[in-house]
Amino acid sequence: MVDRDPDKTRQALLFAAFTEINQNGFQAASLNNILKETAVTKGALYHHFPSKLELGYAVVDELIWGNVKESWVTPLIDVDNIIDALLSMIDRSIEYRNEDNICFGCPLNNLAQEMSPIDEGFRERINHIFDQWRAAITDGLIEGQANSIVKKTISAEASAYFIVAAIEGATSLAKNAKSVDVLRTSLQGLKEHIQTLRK
Amino acid sequence: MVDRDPDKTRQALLFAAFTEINQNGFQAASLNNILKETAVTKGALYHHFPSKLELGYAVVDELIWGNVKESWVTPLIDVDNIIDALLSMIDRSIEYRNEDNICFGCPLNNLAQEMSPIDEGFRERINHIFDQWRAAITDGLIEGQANSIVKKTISAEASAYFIVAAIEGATSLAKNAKSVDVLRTSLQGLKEHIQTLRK
DNA sequence: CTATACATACATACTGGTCGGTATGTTTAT
DNA sequence: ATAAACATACCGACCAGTATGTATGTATAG
Repeated sequence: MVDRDPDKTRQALLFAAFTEINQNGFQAASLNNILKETAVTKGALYHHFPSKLELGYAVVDELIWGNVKESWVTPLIDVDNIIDALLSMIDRSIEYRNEDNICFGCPLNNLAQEMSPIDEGFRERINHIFDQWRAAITDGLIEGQANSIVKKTISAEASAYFIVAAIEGATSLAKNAKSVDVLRTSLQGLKEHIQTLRK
Repeated sequence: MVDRDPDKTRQALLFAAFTEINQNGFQAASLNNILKETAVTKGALYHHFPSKLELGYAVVDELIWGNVKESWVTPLIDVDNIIDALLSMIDRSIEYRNEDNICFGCPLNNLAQEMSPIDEGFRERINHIFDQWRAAITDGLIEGQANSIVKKTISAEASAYFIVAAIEGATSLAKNAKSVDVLRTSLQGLKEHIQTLRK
């Protein structure tokens, strides 16, 4: 980094930190590795972020939240049929995976598992993202009930919890098994469940 | 440890390592903390285990597998009605949780998330446990189909994948939310799904 | 000129792991 | 029976390496 473009430097650090964290976890993520990857010096890093912890927080607030929003929240906003939207969202998440990236799992869940018992700052930030995600599903289901697309007998909130849980669980299993097939098979049950919510 | 009881020393190390790992993850687990906790010296530890890695493997193979077997495998062996067995197994896992232990999540899933992309030894061991667990569910469902307790139209294997995924996902969400209610709500959908497998 | 952006060298704490040595127990030879 | 030989269990100081973080300096843009 010689170009003296602070915004670019910051973004480069964030992205490298995201990758390093996603591969090794936050605690084992090495600042030196991040610096090596970006060719940024330690002084520059500590100019942009006061500590490793704050760098991690920024990764969650900016990069991870951006990813979740794009993949799991925006696709559910203002859709005609929430059931179809959920199903195609799940299909896209399967199509996105291949044998090379399946092993990294869900960045949000990875960090959640590692850091939520240790650091309250991480936990709150991650929990907020889960809340937004789940709220998007809940709202969609409620609207679907109003539009006679979704059964009125089900609890939208409970269904949203279950859907998020099943997606995260399936991603976890597939990560551990290093298998897209495991992801597909695990999510098949979820898709069938979602079909039963249809009016 | 002055009592010169090698088996007791080994078990104490394993248990302390399990706790330390469950709270901090494997990489951040400190051998010195484990030694402090058990009052075992470093020499003694390295007498029993050749490396930190092998200590971690032993925790998985012995302690974690023991827990999973007791809570999730044995309860499904030789049962009259697999559907009822699954439902009460899930209920027990909810009852076991309280506001103090909910934040630790599932030890198996914790380790899986952290270590499976980094270390193949961990991944294989953890995957083996998941396999045993899933196999117990699959076998139960197949037997249930033979005994006309479970619908013959469903795929026992796919259902087993989905059930494990949903349980792990729900435990993860609850861990992050620090809430038994989140666990209960998330698993409610799973219980309803399991009911639909009944013939 | 001054604040911002970055560079370099260093401080400090902690990590897993090693190594020489000791204490206790068990086997074996006479 | 008993001394010698050996094995197991454990001790704790110490090592090299690495971690994050800091102190101080320089270059540059406005």
